[in-house]
Amino acid sequence: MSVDLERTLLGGQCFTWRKTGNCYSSVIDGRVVEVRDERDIRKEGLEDYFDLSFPYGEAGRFLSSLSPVMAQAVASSPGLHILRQSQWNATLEFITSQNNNIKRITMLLEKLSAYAGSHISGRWYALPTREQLSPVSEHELRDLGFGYRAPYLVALCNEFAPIPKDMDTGTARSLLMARKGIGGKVADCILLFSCHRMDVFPMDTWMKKVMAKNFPDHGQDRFAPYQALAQQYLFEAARNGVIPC
DNA sequence: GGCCAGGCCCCAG
DNA sequence: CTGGGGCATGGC
Repeated sequence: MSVDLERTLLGGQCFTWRKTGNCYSSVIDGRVVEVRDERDIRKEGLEDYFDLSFPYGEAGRFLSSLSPVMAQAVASSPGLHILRQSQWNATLEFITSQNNNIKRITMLLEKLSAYAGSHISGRWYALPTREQLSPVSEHELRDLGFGYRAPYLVALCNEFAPIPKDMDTGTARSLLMARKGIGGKVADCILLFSCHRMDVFPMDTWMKKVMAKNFPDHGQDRFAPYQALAQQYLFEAARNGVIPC
């Protein structure tokens, strides 16, 4: 099964991709990349970023066997992958995401990139690095439209420390949540989209409704060891009206 | 014009 | 530990 670029890149995992015709573009590691299909992924050297080696087929079959609703969700997004972003970028993105919608998250990060990030080419700017964001004040961030998230980003510049690869998920989650503006949901998104932790279950407003409606008697543990993947399939299916919520 | 958005902080019980 | 109000802003 080939990668579903639309759902993987524009479904709320990452907020820096843009679509022009059938071409998806973003800035990754300081350069503009353009992707139309899996051949482009390989040509750009993005096999790891797009997580091409993970056994999505096998995991999907396992999840589908657990319940009809889950089977429906999996079947509706067969090419959905989990991106492997940098921890810094994911943290920046998901602090911005709180109580916010995908369109506005995208717009805010674009403004921040143009304001403090490196200019790459044309209209393309990279998200600011920690060093580039550090001198930006809370006031400037509020002017850009970040609202009450502004002080969280200021604090992040002082507190950021990458999660070690071998740290267990529970410890890592607590570490993340010790930072200002990072609660359980944002921590889970960071752990999933930059550390590829399959044992998290980001619970946003959509997922609360999905679980109450479809799995009132079950917790996320039912989906182990692929809780995070289950969550992604359900999230996509709910937003696309494939399953009730 | 009110509700909602990939929520979190803080405080009261 | 749990519940609920407040918080910035713009899309719909």
